[in-house]
Amino acid sequence: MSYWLIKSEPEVFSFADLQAAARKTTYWDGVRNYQARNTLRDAMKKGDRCFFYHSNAEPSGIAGICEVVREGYPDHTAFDPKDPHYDPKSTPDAPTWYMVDVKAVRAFPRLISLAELRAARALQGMVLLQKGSRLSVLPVSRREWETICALAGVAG
DNA sequence: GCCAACGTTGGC
DNA sequence: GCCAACGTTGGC
Repeated sequence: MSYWLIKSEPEVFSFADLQAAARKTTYWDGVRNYQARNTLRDAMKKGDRCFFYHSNAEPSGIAGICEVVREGYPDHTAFDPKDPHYDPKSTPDAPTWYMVDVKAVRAFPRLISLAELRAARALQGMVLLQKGSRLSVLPVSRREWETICALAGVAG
């Protein structure tokens, strides 16, 4: 099993929104970055676990855990001219952008803030914390996963 | 709201 | 293929 971190602005879609969704599941649409696309299309597998990160929030941080329940498939919002993430270069025959489905597993008892992540010695190498890192879908090592679950007081 | 950092676009 | 201009992300 692999571990990931996915970002969302909570004012747009929060972890609570995922928990409230039908079957606690949603499709993770709107990623328009090639590196993140490759992760969604090729690397994320059913059963993989993801931290759900609130970006542009007060405070930003990890709100909970979700699980990949459907592997990469074309992001249909790219085909819709009325969608804010519309991309005319992507077509159903030759899709540019991909998404996965994720399901909420559990909320953290408290949000683990970005400041708390930065303060943890074991997390210095996290992709999330590297200067200039803006990826919205990024890998988390097993050690980082377990460190953060311990901070949150939940089982890994 | 500011702005640093980054990715993409397009002229040449 | 270079690189300036532009748009976006996201912390602060």
